[in-house]
Amino acid sequence: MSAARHWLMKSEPDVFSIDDLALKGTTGWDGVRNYQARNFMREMRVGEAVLFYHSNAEPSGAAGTAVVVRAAYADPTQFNPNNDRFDPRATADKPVWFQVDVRFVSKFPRFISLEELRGINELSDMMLFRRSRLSVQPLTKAQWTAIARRGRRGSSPRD
DNA sequence: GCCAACGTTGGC
DNA sequence: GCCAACGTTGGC
Repeated sequence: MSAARHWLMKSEPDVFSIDDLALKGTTGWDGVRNYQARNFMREMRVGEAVLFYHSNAEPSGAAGTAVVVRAAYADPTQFNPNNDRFDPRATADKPVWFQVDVRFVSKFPRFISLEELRGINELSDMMLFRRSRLSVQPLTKAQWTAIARRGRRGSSPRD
């Protein structure tokens, strides 16, 4: 069995924010229609940690944390012709798109903007900066720790 | 299999 | 709202 991984998942706060997740508790991460993001979701295991990132926002940045509570299963929106994420190629036997369920864990007392994330040494290799359009991506444990520490406590590099 | 056209994401 | 980046589609 492999070690737990850490993940970053983007959501547009105008559509679904960390506050929405806090209210809802658990949500299905449906609607992903990018193969690389899908493949990362299929690698997720229950209990793995998620950094909830606000994209397309003012400002964009890290807003809180969540946890995977259900591993990948077929995204039902792909089967619904009335849904704008409908995919005519998908069948119940052979779904094309998958989702996981995540549960709210925390909202950061201090939001960490993308600008600030860019300035953090431990994050220099973060995929977010190179693959800006990928909405689901892995974080290293060191990256996770560097972000979560600041979100919880402030901007000091000391603990 | 190449690649131009097109559509979407997301920072600004 | 603009537009660069980049993933997808489809003609050939």
